[in-house]
Amino acid sequence: MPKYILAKYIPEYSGREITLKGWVYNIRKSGKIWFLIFRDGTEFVQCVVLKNEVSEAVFEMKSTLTQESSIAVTGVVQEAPRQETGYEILVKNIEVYHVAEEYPIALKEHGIEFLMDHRHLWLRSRGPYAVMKVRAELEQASRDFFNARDFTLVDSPMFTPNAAEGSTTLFETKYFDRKAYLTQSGQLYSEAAIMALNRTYCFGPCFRAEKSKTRRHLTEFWMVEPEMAFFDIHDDMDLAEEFVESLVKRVLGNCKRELQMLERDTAKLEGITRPFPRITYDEALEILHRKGFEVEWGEDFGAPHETAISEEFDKPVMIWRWPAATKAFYMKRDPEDERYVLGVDMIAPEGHGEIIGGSQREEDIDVLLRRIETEALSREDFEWFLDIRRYGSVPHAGFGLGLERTTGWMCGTRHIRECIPWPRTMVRLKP
RNA sequence: UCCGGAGUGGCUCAAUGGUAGAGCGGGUGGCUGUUAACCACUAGGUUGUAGGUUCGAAUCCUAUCUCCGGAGCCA
Repeated sequence: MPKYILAKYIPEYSGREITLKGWVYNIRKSGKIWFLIFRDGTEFVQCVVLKNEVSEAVFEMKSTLTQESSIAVTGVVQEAPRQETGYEILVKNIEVYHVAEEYPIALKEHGIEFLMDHRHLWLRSRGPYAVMKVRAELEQASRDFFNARDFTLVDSPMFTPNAAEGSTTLFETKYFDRKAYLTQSGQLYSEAAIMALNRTYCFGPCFRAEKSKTRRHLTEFWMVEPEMAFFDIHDDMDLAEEFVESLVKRVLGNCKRELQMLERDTAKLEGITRPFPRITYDEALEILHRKGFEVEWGEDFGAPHETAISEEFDKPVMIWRWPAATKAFYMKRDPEDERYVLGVDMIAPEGHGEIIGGSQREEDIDVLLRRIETEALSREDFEWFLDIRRYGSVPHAGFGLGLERTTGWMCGTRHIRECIPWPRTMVRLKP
């Protein structure tokens, strides 16, 4: 018998005496019986304290233990069908590490500002706990997916010398006697890396200094970005679809308990199987016009448009073949019609927005040079990027998946600030 | 940056021009199967800030700060 066990394993010790180490989540007192809801970061377990089963000192802890006090509980694991886990602990002894001061977060409703100010404590609550577990599962599932398909992890730098896409606002920082910017994407570096390693992915934080105040935006977020040599836009979409399907499967398989805690309707996730609908921008525009939106050809879609399109499907929908003006300079033009680029966005169901943006990349140096010129980007900054097209250029493609948006979709979270441990937004830099 | 909304005990809210209340949390007591347990008692607020109108302002006006929701941009 180990010195102590993690709470998630108590079913394996049914009928035996074990010790748990963790924190008091809640206490419900009665006269000669009291209930201690225990948590240790692996599960929440009810512990029952009966007057005639423990010493008087332990029984009297009902009036000295406070919410979030740290303890070691020794007791017998017994079946309890009314518990979510099916088990509870009949307490024999409690040892106290620390009696917590009055805890700010009650087991009642709080406002989001208060909770985010106390994020360092809020993480202990059931909801954030479950979301963090799902997020971690998605990260691991992503790595497993690409590692199993001959991708090499090649992480990209956070400091960059220039504005990669020119359009979005970057955080500027001092870099000794120069300026540097925080990366908004690892893609350009991945394009170089695949010429060395064929298929790569990077997985790290990205930074956008845009003054976005919506439930879908953070200034610091995580993105997993695969990049593949010899892939065209269709191969790219095939992979994106297989990837997202695998993520849903992993979360459904490994995060049942977390989804239960979050009261997520898993039926909506169970239907997420290949193939996903693929429509072109023009087809999406028809849907919008049919639904009464006034969008001109060539305009990008806003959040209400995305939601309206996603409502037509019960799976993620891929919208591809976009008007060139709406997309970044590096996307490949459609050879059949120069007005379009071979880019794709994947929109998650239930209003969770765009979770993937990808494209086939422009491999022709002359076309790329023209676009750099048209968009008034600095050619000097992109010389290394152009080298990729000078030495054995090949068709290639890739995409980026936003981790927080995907986590939000899996968990049914309204706002993605709950899907990252320490959210950074326009108005929040603490804790 | 623009549009809309809100700031009242530790927290969540009520009080719409006339003596600032409730629930939760805290404290005290009660209860042997509770499920954000329950019951009783109790402490706790110069109503975001600065001006103004009024006999009288949480309430009306002006300014300002902060946050929330949405837009643009995007993952």
